[in-house]
Amino acid sequence: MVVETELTDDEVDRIFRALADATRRDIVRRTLTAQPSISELAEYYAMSFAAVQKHVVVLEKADLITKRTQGRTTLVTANPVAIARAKGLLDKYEQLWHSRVTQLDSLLAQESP
Amino acid sequence: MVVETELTDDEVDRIFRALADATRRDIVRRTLTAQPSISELAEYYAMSFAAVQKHVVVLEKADLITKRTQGRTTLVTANPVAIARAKGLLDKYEQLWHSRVTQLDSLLAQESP
DNA sequence: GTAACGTACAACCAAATGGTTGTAGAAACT
DNA sequence: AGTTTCTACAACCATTTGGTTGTACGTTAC
Repeated sequence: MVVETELTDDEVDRIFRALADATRRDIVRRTLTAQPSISELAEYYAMSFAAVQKHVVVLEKADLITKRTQGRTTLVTANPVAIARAKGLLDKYEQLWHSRVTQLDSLLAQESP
Repeated sequence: MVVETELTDDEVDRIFRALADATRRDIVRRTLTAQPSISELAEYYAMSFAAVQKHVVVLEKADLITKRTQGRTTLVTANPVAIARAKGLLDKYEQLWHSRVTQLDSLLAQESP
């Protein structure tokens, strides 16, 4: 079963933009298998807490992660559905490419009947 | 068979960054099924030739397309291998997420022997 | 109650991005 | 030869990005 992708250009922009940064990709990775708080995440990176928090905001606006406030902490969880959607987009491209090959095939078939 | 992905952070940055723009995604789409010249591509978009040319440069540096000079024109072809690599990265994330689920499963299994 | 912790957010700054126009050169057409 | 076409690239500009520090506020711990 294929994941339904009804994404606007802006949404796709935000998803790929969010993934175009190594720190943010690492945050996605970590939050796929755990639910760290923002300050826990910040310990891993050589930058300020505020910088990490801004990365989390970018990921949240791309819907790649969701935040859940737990007392005074904010737990971060990756959203695999958004990842699957991004993959679905790339799948469309690959299918397009395969269609080119089949078009070429049928063209060759026409040329040598 | 899985596509081998030995990509540096910078390379991944460039790939996702290149895909984070609707015009560039459209160029990729078009060059998957055809090999237009840059000026042909430029006709589709409400921007200058130079702007389109710069988009092509961004895609080329991400290895998402390759240029081939044909006389005085430059033909643009998408590189589906790079697309497959990007998909491979997202696949890794999904696998990571699935591993979390199985970890949780085994944890539950431990708790209720 | 007070101190410490975790988060949010504003203001600021340097660098990158996405667009523009202009110039120059190679290839093709007459 | 001269003109047109296509491409490359520089210079410039406004906006966005990715980082910083500082401040404020709710929650937890003593």
